[in-house]
Amino acid sequence: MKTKDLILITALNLFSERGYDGVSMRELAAAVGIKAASIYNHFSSKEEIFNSLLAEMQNRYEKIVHTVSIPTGTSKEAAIQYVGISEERLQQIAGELFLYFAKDEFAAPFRKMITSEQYRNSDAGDIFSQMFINGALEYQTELFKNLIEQGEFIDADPEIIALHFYSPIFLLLAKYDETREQNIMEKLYKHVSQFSKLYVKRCG
Amino acid sequence: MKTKDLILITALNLFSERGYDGVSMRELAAAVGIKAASIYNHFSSKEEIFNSLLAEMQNRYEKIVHTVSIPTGTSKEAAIQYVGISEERLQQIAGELFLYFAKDEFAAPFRKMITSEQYRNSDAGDIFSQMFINGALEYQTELFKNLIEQGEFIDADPEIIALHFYSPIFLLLAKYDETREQNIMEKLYKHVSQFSKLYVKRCG
DNA sequence: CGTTGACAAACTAACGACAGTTAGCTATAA
DNA sequence: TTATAGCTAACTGTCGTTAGTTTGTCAACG
Repeated sequence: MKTKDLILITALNLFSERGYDGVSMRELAAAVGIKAASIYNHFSSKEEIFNSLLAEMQNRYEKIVHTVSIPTGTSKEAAIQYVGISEERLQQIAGELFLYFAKDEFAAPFRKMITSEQYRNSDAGDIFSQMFINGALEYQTELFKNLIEQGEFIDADPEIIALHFYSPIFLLLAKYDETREQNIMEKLYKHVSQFSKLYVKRCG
Repeated sequence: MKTKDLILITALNLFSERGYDGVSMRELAAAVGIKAASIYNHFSSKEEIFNSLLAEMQNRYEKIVHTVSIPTGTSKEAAIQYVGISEERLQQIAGELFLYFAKDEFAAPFRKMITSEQYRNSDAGDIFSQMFINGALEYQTELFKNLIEQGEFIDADPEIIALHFYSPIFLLLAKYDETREQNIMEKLYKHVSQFSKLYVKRCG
């Protein structure tokens, strides 16, 4: 792996555990296997490493959004693919979203890092909000709005449905960081199953 | 206000905005209106200030738990007071919990601080989990279990009901940090209202 | 084929700034 | 008078960063 990428991934993992201010350039360099001064052959400052991590995550996130069912900003036509929504499809959406941010080698530590830095750095705060709060909710609100119009879902406030679908995923991610427990996927599954029971219209 | 308490509340607010490592003793002292060395007349180290904040929050939290309906660890007899649960009662529980951690002068910045420090400091991680994840869920699981047994709630997995009741509150707190929007209480209200429609048994 | 030049990326050494903390002095008030 | 709680000054260590140097790689050239 190129040194520059190695610096980035190492910094991400260190920042996610100890915070941006809790990691010195010397520690980062040692973890990479070089001296601190050598980092400056690849990045102009510590802050630039952090900013590169934000940019890298946004790149990866957009790519993921375009290939799977991870939520992004508003997107009307994306909802069309959910005609004839099934509990299995909802399970898939929730499962992919959860696993990506729980176990992906970049996304998982990034989520920890951005959670820790959200109040300190305003760029981090914006990304945290866009990626884990407002962006996710807005996308899913649009999705459920369409599903209601199509008669797939019971008639209720789509914003609240999105909140009821997404917020357990959000909380289970925080829970996963701490316990690493195995049966957390089972909890996720049960959540979606119950959500489906409550909101998806019985057909026939 | 005593200097010692002033140091604590000032440190809490600074830590919540910039993180523990992002605040120097000189900055803290300046915000209090004294010199850095004078802080050591009240605390033996920077770390001790942080630990005092953890202890202070735990004290306040226990007091709150004993007087209002904020969740704590398991508590069977507490559920008895919810016989004949109404939507208004659920609104009250959710509202009190939310407002305490969103606006209380100590609890609100503490929640930010502990969110930022949860991965860096294992004590902080434990308290975050106990106060905002597992503790809250365990208490409410017990509560809803009783409500099901008493026939107030539809028959469903009480862990999932607790997740469905609490996780939107958890997410809305994170959202509130960023937007400070006024209509967030309305969203909380709508969530509980919809939750109530879905889970509380229709009587008669 | 072997030498050279150029560039990337590592290194050592060091800079000034600032970190947490301590020692010792001073002033207020019980 | 004695304790409390402020102060100045300074210590040691680490911070992010820079300057200047060495090493390795590889293409171009005699």
